[in-house]
Amino acid sequence: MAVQSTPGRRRRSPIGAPTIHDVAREAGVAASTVSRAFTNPGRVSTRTREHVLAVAARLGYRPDPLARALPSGRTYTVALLVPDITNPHFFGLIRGAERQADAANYTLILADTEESAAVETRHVERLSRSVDGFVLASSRIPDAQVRALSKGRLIALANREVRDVDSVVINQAHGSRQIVEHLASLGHRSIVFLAGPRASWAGSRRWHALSATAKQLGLAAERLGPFPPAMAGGAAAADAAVGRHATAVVAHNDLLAFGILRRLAQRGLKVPDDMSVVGYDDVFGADFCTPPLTTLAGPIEEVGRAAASVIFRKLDRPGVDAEPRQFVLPSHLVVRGSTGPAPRRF
Amino acid sequence: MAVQSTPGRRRRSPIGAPTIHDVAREAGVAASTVSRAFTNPGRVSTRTREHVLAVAARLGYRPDPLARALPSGRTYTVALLVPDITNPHFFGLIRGAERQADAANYTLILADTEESAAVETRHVERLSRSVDGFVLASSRIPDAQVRALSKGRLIALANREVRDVDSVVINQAHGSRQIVEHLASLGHRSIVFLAGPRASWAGSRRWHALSATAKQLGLAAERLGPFPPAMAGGAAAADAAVGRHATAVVAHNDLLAFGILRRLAQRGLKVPDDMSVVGYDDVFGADFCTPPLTTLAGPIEEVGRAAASVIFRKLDRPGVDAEPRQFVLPSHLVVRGSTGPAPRRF
DNA sequence: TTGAAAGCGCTAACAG
DNA sequence: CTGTTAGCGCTTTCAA
Repeated sequence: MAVQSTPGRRRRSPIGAPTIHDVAREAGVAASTVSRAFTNPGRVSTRTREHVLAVAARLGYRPDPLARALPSGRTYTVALLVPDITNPHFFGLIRGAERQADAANYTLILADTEESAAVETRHVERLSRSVDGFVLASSRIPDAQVRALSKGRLIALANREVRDVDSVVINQAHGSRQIVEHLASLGHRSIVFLAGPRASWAGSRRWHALSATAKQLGLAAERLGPFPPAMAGGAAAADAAVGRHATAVVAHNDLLAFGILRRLAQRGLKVPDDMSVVGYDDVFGADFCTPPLTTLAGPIEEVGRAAASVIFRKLDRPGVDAEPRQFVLPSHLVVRGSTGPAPRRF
Repeated sequence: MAVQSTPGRRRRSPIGAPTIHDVAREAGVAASTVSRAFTNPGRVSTRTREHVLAVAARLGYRPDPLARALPSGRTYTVALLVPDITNPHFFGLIRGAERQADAANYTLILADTEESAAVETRHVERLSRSVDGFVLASSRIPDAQVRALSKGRLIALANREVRDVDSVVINQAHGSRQIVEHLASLGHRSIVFLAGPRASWAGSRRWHALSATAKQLGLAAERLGPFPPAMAGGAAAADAAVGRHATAVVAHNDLLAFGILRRLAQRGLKVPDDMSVVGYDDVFGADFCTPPLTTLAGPIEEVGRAAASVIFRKLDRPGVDAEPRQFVLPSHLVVRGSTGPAPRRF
């Protein structure tokens, strides 16, 4: 009669952890009561609940998240996908998401998509059953496909905007405008944008705002690339810029800018005397490279935190805030030593 | 009679994904046969298997990892715990573990332990039921407790050795010896070690080897600290070193070294003319800070990969390789601009 | 080789 | 307020 947990079958997990049935038997109540004591404390008498909890504590019972997830479909896990784990730009984002997850009692799964939309999609599909939602950082997946994936899935975008999908981004337009104004005020008459991946939403936003502002201020603007958004891409990018006799270059991101600085130094060109260099992201290292990098900074940890929050909020009170929201966080230009007056060349 | 998947209960996951029963009904076989077709192909006739697989593909059936995990206890997930996600030292390690997990078809969970043994332990306990094993990177948990945790759990250590527990480390002793020899050959008569967290195994190994080699070579060696192993710790560390009239300092890690370089520059001291500085890890930035940092490099991505592999191997063929193994990977000194001849001070 | 049935640990109607 | 009873989707004996 007693709901004995029949052996004859291996127990899961570290050496026979006690189950809800063990607690029930020991406490002299039904298993469902134990369950309720944990998940629905209001629906159990105070006495019983305390008794059950005490017994559970004595036995060292801990609910199995897997078993809990099976009937409900809720895993209390979210996945964070980033294009390149080793790009310091994502460190802050990862940490922000991680902290938020921790605070909300969720577990974070991290995956590297290697700058590939296909890998990213594969991960989303593979993980769909195991997580409650996704944060896609700097997703490389085309708009329509992102929208498709977000049907029937909880997806929040970081560093990317797609209609009808929740997102958190740093204001690229405003920041890019600041960059051009800064360069213009230093007397530069033209800028060269050294582009990153074609699929980068931030990249195309940057170029868009850069060229628009340049036109407005009467500067010439040219885009070269694409270049890999990593230090290794810097050599080709720098050489291309030198070939165009650029006096000021704006790199897709700081990593590329670092590579550019290195290449220019190798070629004996002085920054900023011969050429000014600007980056995006203000990553680790931007303040101690040579010369320190002028770059567009933004609250990247906040981006991670906010994007994760969107997911948790929707999960924890469904219905409320159903409308997709697009958050735009402010950016600001950090002027350091890599930009200076335009050389009098002509 | 047909094993209809009764509604009246919400289906889990994105809009009613097909289950094993749907496939079974459609294929005219039992659910168990479908299961076998996927997990035990040898125990089903080729004909049936192919038929089942075809039907499954047509229906878009994908096994639910959660449901699969419940009976078996195998989640195909491992957790990686690091003390500080934003320390670039761990980037390579994370990537290595991630890649290995991906290749072995495991999912990686990442958690930040904030340099705290308590947080680390909490994470291990909280995640125990949801993962098949753990990689603890630079664990701050005391030896005895690590051994205790590893009972009944699969744990591999990275950057840390504990008796009876699998581990992968970079050779600290050899590397530290190289550092002292390098410094001695430059004419330094004494070294100051600027220590990191007391709980850091690598840190104590470093100091141990450093001081031993110093004694051997007739150099004085002194240890100051602890300092936080981040750039922010550098100011105090640098000041302490200056107070001791050090000509050569060895920092707990590169992050601390970066902070020291910055502080020394602020104080108007020249590196390496007034003081030589050495770091550990060869992290991102070490080659482009000012001056570029002399540091002990190691195959950190390999550490992550190997530590993860230990787990996967034990999981995938239990019994084999049951004995704990300690891997020691080679390190090598990268000499850059931050070390130079000892100043003739006295 | 295949099917039926039991059950992993937990939650959630449904009675009482 | 609490116990009984079905499952969640899958795996795995046990028979046939």
